Amino acid sequence: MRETLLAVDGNSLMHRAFHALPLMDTDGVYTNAVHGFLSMLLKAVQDLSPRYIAVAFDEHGPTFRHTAYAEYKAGRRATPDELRPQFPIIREILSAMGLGVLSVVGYEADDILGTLSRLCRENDLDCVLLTGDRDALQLIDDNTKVLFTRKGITESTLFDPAGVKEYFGVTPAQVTDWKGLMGDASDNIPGIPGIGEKTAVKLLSEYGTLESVLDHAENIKGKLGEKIRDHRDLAVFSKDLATIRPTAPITFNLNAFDASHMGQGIAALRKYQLNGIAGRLEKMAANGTPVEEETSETETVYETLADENAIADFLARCEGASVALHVTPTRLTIAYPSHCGEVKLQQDMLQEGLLPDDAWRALTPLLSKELYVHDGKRLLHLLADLELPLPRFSWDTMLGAYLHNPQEKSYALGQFTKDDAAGILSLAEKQRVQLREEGMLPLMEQVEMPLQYVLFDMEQAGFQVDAQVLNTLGREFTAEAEKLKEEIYTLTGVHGFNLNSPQQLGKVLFETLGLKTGKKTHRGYSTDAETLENLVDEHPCIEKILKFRQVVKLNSTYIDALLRKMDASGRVHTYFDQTGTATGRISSSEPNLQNIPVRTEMGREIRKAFIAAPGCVLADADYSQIELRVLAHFSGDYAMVDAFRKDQDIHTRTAAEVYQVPMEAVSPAMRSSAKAVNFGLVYGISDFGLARNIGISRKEAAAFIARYFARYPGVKQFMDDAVRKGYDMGYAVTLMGRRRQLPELKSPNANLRNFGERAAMNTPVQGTSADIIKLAMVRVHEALKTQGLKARLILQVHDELIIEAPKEEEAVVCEILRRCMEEVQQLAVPLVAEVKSGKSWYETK
DNA sequence: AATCTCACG
DNA sequence: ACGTACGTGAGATTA
Repeated sequence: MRETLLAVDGNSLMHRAFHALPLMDTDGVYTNAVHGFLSMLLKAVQDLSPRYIAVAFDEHGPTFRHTAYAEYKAGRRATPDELRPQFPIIREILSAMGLGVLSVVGYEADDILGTLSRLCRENDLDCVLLTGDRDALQLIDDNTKVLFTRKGITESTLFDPAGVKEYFGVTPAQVTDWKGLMGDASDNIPGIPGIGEKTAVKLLSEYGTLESVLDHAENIKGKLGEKIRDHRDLAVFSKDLATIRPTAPITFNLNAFDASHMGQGIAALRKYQLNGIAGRLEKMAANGTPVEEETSETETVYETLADENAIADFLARCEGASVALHVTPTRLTIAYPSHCGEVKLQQDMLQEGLLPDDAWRALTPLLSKELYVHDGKRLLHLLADLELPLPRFSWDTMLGAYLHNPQEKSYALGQFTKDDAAGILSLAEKQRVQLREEGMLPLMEQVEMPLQYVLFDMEQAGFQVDAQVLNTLGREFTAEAEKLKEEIYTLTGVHGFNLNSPQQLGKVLFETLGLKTGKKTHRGYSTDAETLENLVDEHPCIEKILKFRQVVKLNSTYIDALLRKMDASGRVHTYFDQTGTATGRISSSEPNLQNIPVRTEMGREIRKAFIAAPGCVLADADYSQIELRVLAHFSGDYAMVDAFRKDQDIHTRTAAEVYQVPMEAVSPAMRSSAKAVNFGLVYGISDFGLARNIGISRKEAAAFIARYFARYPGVKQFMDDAVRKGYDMGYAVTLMGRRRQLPELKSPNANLRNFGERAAMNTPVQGTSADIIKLAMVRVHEALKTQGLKARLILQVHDELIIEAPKEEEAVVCEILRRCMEEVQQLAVPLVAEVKSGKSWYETK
């Protein structure tokens, strides 16, 4: 039996599916056409069992515009905004399925279908074309059939030569003549005005070809003959438009079209939440249709380790192998390849299982091995609490998963594999291959893995807090809040309403007092600081409300919360989340020590409570303008690099450039505007954002940005490149290879896409800065250890590191900080760390 | 659980 | 025509 190649017109099917199905939205990414396309494809696969599948797409490249013919066709049916972003998605999925995806600049999908049809004939293969485009009917012959999709996406008909004649009344060879006469609105083919399907068929059954019809035009009577004679050229042109050129330069590599591994696309389908399709594919694979399951893992032998001897025996067998360890409150599993041992932990006297102490005693030899774990830092805390030796980890699957995609909702083990040590083992192997391919192995092994021990030590150490200072401040703030509250009640004339409720406050301000409702509302009136600041001159209560807000915030978020989080020795232990951000930064929580007030004097007071332990000082180092330095490095922009090499004040230099004055002539206002632009750059600049930030019109902001880019063309180039790379690759990359996917760029929603573009600009900058300080932390930690110092890192705030050091180590620690931070990464511009020391965090600022 | 507001880099 | 500056976490209110 001959094998079949199924050739699919990707554009035709995508349009069909798009119009047949309601818009389906998964996280703002439309997938209705993708869904419908795949649904049709799977049905065809089930019906035809093709050995090979190739999908063709239009490719409108620059050369395409050079011919009038191509230009004409290119101008037809604009692709809807909601459909266009679905093309990269379907291509991704088809590629994951191992199917052939073909497109050639200057050729339409149906040209490629024609070419495939010809090549099949030449290679003794049967060919079936899956499409909803009637043009393809001309390709039908003894060797080629067309599976034509009908209304909607559920029905299709398989046409052979006889079927076409029967159904449409013309032979495949007459299809182009037919279209030349009647045209095709959906394909923007004009045809002869006034000639429809029926007339065209009748003419062809009489004369055979278009040319013959035209030759005999004089014999055709009446209005019809007149129309034909008037529109000869249009008819010839239309026929030409409808003629498929089976000459696309494609490589006929059947291996690349092999349909027997479609099951490998299941993960890609799940990624876009096409679970129904994924399920159908799985079922087909199970039923032996020409799809293969994903490569199945080798069977794991499970054994229960009921006592210490069983554990010892299992450990003996682990010798020399990779070993994974996973611990939950009730279950402890260890695994080496193909074997998984399970220790049931006894939680209370009534339960079965080993006492945790006994289990851990038996497991201690394991802790000197290199282990595969998931969330190693958590395990370190657990072991530290039990006063057990702390192991080194050779792989942490949580960190691996984070690097692979830093935007997962959860990094629980179960999100990626089965919840045990055997799962960790197989996941780790998969990740090592993945990250190697993605170029992130060095980042994993030299930054993230070592960093988890640093963060663990920092969490253990904690930050000394002076409760006295907090209590005193708390009383001051409380009194201040009370006073302000009464004043506000008096000034507004409304008593007893809840000032903390934006709703109630909004009512008082905008209804009772009738203040102009500022702007934005989603559920009532906005009463945020920005809105209120615009109303300061309108009513004396506004100032008081802002102050009240500030004081209450300081009290509840900082004073009260910090006092609650202090341990017996007066220290607070934050949790550093190494998998918390999309850009590679770490985040801090419970309590968050990365947002302790500093910008206002009253808030800054709180830092007086963050102190060094007795006999110690704090050494605090800040990177100076690290993000702009990274931007200078990436862009190589002359003026920006020059500024940093000369160690100039970057905002003053920017102002001098943009206003074209000497640096000495830069006024504070000019510097301030320049500073806003520099901030904006890092965020992925927009005129709107800049305008809002410095209170100018959007037009003025746009002009300002334009002037900036004129002076900093390298920066402009970098921004454009960053966006283009985002679209091309689908992700943004940092200096050390860290990636962030940018699915927003595939969205039909312009707002989302713009957001994606800003993220494409910001992520390399913010992420590289994160890479750099993370590596610096590893170096500092290492240096403190190798030099036998008692000093220890206790906090990181994105561009700032804080060490608590014995007084006598102060000088050497400051020097270590500065050197490690400045020398950690060679850039086109120097990295500068400013170090200060003092008894409290307040003093180091 | 979602929204609003605001603290930080 | 549309509405956005990037990245976080937390407390209070509201639904």
